[in-house]
Amino acid sequence: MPETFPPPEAARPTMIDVARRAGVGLGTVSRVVNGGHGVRDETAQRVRKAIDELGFQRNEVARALRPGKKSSSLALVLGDLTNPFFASIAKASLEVAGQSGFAVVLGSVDEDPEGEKRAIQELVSRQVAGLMIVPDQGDHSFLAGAGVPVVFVDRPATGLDADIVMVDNEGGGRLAAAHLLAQGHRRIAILLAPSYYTTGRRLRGYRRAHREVDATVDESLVIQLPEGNAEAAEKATREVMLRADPPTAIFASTNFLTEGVLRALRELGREPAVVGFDDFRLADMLPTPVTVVASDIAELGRSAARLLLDRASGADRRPPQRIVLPCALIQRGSGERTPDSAGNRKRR
Amino acid sequence: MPETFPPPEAARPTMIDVARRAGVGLGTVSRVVNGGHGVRDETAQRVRKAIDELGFQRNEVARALRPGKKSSSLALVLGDLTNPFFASIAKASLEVAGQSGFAVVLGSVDEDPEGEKRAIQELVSRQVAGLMIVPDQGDHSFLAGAGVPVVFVDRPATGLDADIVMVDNEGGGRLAAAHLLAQGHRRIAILLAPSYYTTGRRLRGYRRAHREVDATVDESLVIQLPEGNAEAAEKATREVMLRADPPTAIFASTNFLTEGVLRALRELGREPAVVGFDDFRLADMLPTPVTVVASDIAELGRSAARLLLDRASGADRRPPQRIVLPCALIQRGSGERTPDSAGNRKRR
DNA sequence: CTGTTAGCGCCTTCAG
DNA sequence: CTGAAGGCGCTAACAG
Repeated sequence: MPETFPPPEAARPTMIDVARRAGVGLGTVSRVVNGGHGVRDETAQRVRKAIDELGFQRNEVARALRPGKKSSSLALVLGDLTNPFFASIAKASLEVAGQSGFAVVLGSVDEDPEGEKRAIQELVSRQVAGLMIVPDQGDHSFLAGAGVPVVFVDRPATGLDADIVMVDNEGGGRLAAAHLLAQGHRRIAILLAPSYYTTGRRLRGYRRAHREVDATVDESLVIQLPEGNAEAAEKATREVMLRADPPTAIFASTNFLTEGVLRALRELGREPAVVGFDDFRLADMLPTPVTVVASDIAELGRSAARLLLDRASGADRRPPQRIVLPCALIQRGSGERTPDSAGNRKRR
Repeated sequence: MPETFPPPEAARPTMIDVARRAGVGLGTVSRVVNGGHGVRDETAQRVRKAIDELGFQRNEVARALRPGKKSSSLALVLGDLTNPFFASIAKASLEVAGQSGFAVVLGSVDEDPEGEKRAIQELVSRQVAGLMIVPDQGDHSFLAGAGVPVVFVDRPATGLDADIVMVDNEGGGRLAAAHLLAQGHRRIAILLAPSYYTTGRRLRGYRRAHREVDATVDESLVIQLPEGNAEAAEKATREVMLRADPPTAIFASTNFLTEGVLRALRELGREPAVVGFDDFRLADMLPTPVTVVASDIAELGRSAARLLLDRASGADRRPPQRIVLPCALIQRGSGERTPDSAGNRKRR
């Protein structure tokens, strides 16, 4: 067993080493490494041989030092990777970036509001070629002079007119509510995570659906949660279902909220109709499979990455784009319950 | 609306700009930026003022160019971020790295075996300070001379003696099987994802548990899946349950496999006991809550990041470490079914 | 076609 | 305590 670990840093060979070994100039090596145009075949051969023998790998950092020549990495700033929604975005954008030889740097974003700004600036200081940001609330105008293309994902940011890729929140909200209204529901609770942009649009869709069938919204059923997690939704659901006049249906405007709603309902032994926003794994395996309004989250990530890549390369010089992905209703059962079936079947 | 977008790259100010503006030398600015030791207070003040006014941010790329002075980013190489298991690792390591001012670069790893090597080398060429790798099968000896510390996560790699953080797979496998054996089960099927290291250890634990109670393993119940996804598990479950002598219990050695098993069982209307490896969201919300052997996945990621950070800084020079996290059984119902209750209750 | 040279932005001596 | 100078590995512009 070695006395010390790890072994002394094996100095990585540089282009100069390669040049010396191949008996050529530095520039020639550079040319070979970058496609090898304008180099005689025989020479290129020799250089490649030296590269192999030395195990040379181009130093991307030095390469990116040159101004304008941005590094070949994109940054992705998002909240909780543990949320499948964010994980899908990350995976999809990673794939697209990887295909173009770009790496993706993840900024660690805790919950604090300042954290995001700090993370973004750290990333910018790493000279990333572009930023994909799932913005938290807060102003993002500080990015205006950063000299780096930015694409917002899932929700726009204030203070900066940049590309944005998102889903049709209002349409989705309308879809969910309209579906419930069509089953005859007139008391539909909607649970909203706090102050997310998306939340407002989904609510707007919910209201529109009501208007479209001349139903009035009971404002006491529009529930603004203090937090966007399952626990908050669970608590709120318990409260609203125990009111004298409980809703006959619940629209949970977020995947985590849906989970909380289901927990509360199981505990209470109640079965109002439920529609969630965003699909989730095992939704179809629950005792009553869950009806959701879903969109192609992966496509969200892919579009964002593609757009950013085009911006970074300068291929795309159009004014800020706004890509909106459609939502679709997936009927599984929980959303098809009628008002009268929503009774109080206690389980135990 | 602007004619062209984005606006011409606002050139980011450099230290030289700051120096000029503050009327000091380059070195002084550098000193202020890096802690400001050995600079008169008044001068430092002036420099800081210039930094603010110009919105200067240190260029991390240039900083990392200096040899030895590794970049302040770690690389994380893993498979499918969509798998909550990997997502947890990513999130946790991200947090730890972030606390030390390190960013995390994700290498895009498709399924192909060569892809991982390519991704790793890309990352190395970006001069990351260290690598966290959840290795696929395949040899990793090419990393030996990379001159970068490596920590493997969840499973060791062949061809390289490096730090490894993993869970007690054998113990977990034993725990699961022992639990089922204790309920009186003697025909326990085990579903294994193909050729993962972890898989072999879990099987070993399963066998050990059998030995410990003098039970024999019916080798026809040791099922090697062609792929590690839910579909493969679903198919295999269907087949094994339709045999003349089906198992009375199933041990699914992976979270995705568990899902497939449950799908098949629901479809068949059968209810053998089921124990899964790795906990998963909503496991407690399924018709029969799912018993699992679980470990602290986030801690896996945290430990890996901490260890790597210490290696990168040179603070830790011990020989390669092997950190093993314990597994615990979480009883929820599916694993507590007895052999006789495992009948064929058809649902429809 | 190929070798040489001048920086990129920063850190680190080394003088002053 | 502060300014000036050299060099990290690479690319690009310029000679040969």
